[in-house]
Amino acid sequence: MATVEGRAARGEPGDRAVYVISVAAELAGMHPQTLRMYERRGLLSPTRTAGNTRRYSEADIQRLRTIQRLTQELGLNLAGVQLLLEMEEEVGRLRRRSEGLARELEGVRQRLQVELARVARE
Amino acid sequence: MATVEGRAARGEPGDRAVYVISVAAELAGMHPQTLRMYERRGLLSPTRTAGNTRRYSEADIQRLRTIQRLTQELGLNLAGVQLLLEMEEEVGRLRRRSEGLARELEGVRQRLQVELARVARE
DNA sequence: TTGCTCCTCACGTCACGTGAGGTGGC
DNA sequence: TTGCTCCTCACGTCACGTGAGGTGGC
Repeated sequence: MATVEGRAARGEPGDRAVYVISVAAELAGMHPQTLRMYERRGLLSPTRTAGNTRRYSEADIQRLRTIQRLTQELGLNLAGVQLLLEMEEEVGRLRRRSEGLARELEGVRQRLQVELARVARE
Repeated sequence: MATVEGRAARGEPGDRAVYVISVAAELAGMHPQTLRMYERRGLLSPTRTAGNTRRYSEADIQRLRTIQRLTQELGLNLAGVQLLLEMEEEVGRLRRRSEGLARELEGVRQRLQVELARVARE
């Protein structure tokens, strides 16, 4: 998937920050002041223009929707939201790391097999 | 470890419910009403005597201390505490299950090795 | 100029903890 | 009887969301 949404959902580069706060708030179904408060609490970090105006990316919008889900459906307060988001990011990091290690291990295993076959022939 | 505390920490049977609410509250450093509220919210379930009086076990006291840590140090609300406790229990279940499967797999592997060695000799 | 942005301050609402008050059984 | 338990109701405090008010740059 090469859409903007696809890249945004995975937090990939190419997800440019394009929305001003009023548009971002509307997309997320929130009050602009709420977005400013979440930033002050460290829940998300939109970029700023040279003129100090916030710019929100698709990934930021996704994150806002996640926060909304966690507070409204699960009843978490912002401390709980922050903790859960950190845990999700940690799980993602560990998953990527273990996938990388698994690929590496497979490569080593295959090279070893080739070597063993060669030794057996001699 | 065969102490009451050891069994309690692992939630093992043999961890009898012995404390009335006033003693449990004192041990946990909480108000008795707080313990009643936590039970109403489903955060812990002390047993009841035939006369409908609550009895708290060492595991209950440990759980109360955990709740205190999560609310005071992390700033979680009770929804967050509940979620985190459920996640911890789920992780524990998965860990025990995967350990059991690993032992089973090792047994199968060893039997297979014995069989292969026998076939090779024939 | 208009409509946005920035910020701070303040208020309403709700969750949470704790106390009062009245009850009943060891 | 005394000191506990049970329960419900109510209050104080704090977190969170939202609005007002004044400012400044496209």
